[in-house]
Amino acid sequence: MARYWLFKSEPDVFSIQDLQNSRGKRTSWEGIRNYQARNFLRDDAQVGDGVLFYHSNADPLAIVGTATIVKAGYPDHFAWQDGHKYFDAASTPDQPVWFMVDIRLTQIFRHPVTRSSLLLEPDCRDMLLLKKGSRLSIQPVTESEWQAVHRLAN
DNA sequence: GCCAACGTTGGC
DNA sequence: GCCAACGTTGGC
Repeated sequence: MARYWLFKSEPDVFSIQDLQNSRGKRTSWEGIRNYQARNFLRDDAQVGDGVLFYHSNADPLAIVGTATIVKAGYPDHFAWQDGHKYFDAASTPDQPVWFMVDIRLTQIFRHPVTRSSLLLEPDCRDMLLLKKGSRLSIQPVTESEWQAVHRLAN
């Protein structure tokens, strides 16, 4: 049973266009350094799960497309590369603290689903994304939210 | 650029 | 275990 997720990314750092330009339209999703998000990646994300790709700190703020999990949670090896921006001495190959997944682009929406349109969509009113102060960068999404976003994108 | 909300750290 | 201080996120 596939699940659905929402991944946030600042387009100045990594945009959905960057994903499209990646080899195989595929990338690893490293650098998640929040325990709740880590748990989702480590324990719950499975190959085949759908991902809503959200541009945060952007103009416009929007879900700009979708991706698919193509590799389930595995240790974030960037955490044990000394000097790397994602280095964390607490994480080791024997006892990894942080995890990542791989995703592949599914589609770039012709009509991005803006935050303001999500705020008007009844089926999306419970989305964590829309809660004030919500900073979780990996969020579970319900099937009805997933479908509502696709309706809005068409 | 501002600042509220949040998660983490560390002194006690 | 508490909580103030701090750094970061992210909408506005």
